[in-house]
Amino acid sequence: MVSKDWCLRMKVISIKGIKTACSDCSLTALCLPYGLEPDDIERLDGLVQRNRPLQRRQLLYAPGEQLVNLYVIKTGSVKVYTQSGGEAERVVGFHLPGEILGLEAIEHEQYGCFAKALETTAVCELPFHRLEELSADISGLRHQMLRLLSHEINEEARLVSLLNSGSAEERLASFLLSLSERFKRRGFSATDFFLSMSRQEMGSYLGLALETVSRLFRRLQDEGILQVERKHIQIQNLSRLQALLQGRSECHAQMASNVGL
Amino acid sequence: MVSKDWCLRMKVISIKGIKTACSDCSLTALCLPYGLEPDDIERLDGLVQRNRPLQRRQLLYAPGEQLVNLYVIKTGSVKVYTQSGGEAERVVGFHLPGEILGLEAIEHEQYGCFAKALETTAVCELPFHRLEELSADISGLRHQMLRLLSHEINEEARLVSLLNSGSAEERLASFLLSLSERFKRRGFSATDFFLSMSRQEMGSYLGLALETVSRLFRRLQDEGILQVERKHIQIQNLSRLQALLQGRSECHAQMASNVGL
DNA sequence: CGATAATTTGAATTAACTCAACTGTTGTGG
DNA sequence: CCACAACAGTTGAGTTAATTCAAATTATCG
Repeated sequence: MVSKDWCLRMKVISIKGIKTACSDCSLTALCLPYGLEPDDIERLDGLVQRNRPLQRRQLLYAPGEQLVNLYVIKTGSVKVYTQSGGEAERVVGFHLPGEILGLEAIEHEQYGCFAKALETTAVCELPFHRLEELSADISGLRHQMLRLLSHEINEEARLVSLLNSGSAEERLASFLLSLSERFKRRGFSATDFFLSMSRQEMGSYLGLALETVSRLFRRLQDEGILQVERKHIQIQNLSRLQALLQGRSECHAQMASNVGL
Repeated sequence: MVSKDWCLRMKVISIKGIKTACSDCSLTALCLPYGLEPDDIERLDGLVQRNRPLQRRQLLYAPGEQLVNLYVIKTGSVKVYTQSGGEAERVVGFHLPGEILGLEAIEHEQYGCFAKALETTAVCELPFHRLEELSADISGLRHQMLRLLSHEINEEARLVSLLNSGSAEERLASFLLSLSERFKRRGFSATDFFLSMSRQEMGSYLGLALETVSRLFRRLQDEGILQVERKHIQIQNLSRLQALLQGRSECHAQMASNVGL
């Protein structure tokens, strides 16, 4: 089946990528080393740990644990979520290769969410305190760290704006376009990709019932905008998908105009 | 009327507070100087600009403007919002004394939202680039900047979680409790305060129609939880208000247990 | 292969919205 | 300083988008 091909592809990439130094990593331009001098990248590289990949459903961290590392995803994907007292989990974000995890833990020096691998996932571990020490010497690193945190703030502000005034359709369209953009920047297809999360998880992230997500996929397919086969998504009409967002698009345009991050 | 008393009170505070140095400022523990050595606070103080207060409805910054300053509110309050192409504005946040504004601008070196004074408001201006320079020397300042950005991320994550799975009632309760907490930490009453924003603005922030906000105030008053008179709110039964949040409370508990920020 | 989990689809329900009318408040200019 | 216009808030009635509950279908995993 199609999803087997996909898993296979992922595995190949991750094996290839695990031990790559920052200087050789294809994600450098999206990641912490962005804008640093080669010498400084070398120093940064010196503190990066690269362990064996996480298996699907393995936790990267959990709430209450002491902040030790920030993590950058090399391959695979991770969901970040909260869960309190037997309640259903609430997904706060999905992270793709090149994206950094754990920034929310800086405030209280402990993680505030669960981070769980959605598939086999390789990460770089960045010991936070050593990173802070290193940033004393490297102004570019200081700046990039602030930029990354600021980026996270902007991403969440965009989500807030979407959640508090977007219809279900707008929310799903925005989500798919966000994924599309992010895949594209990482050199994958912007119009043909696999979702690593369930309908349930998408719904939780977008504030929708899983049934609503399912119905929306069906509707967008019937309208000829998407081709959906389970987790395999093909965007057949990108501009019509973008049109569903209407006045919200300026935000995307602004982001797209910036290469960094 | 009551609201005139309020305006008067605000004015007195702001006149008193405008020229206070960081070292003498009652907000120090909530603000950027938190955790810094007296000498370092002095150096930080040296780059802070304190101009005449903003009048109600005056803009602090607008989208597209070059990032120059971060701002800390001394007195008054500010709403941060986006607005695209004739559409209704979308409120992204409200800021009270001691809170920092403009962090979202770091990513692209330009502001991404409007920031507008909801009442007469005094702010400290922190030239961002000089702040970055200063942070090269002061490790505590570097750390505190990261903490502040991380705090913002956590606040927004909390809002996201609220918006995508909370009822209208939970949203309003959470909003009022958040205000209550913040007022309390600043030495104001936790149970008797004035809202500086309209029902419309609250609704926009919480993803609710203004009529819904109005009806909820009425309902919470009828239930004996609140006393509402226009913008004057008195919380008559704090624990019942908290109970409306149910499983969401652990988040508040965690925050309350931390003194800093 | 059988069991468990994920997804799809339908039908009924509902929380919140929109539209509309009315009231109270605030600010402004004559 | 008052009158009036513009604005902010309240309340009611009808509508609707998305939910919940239920059932059938299709994957996935041991």
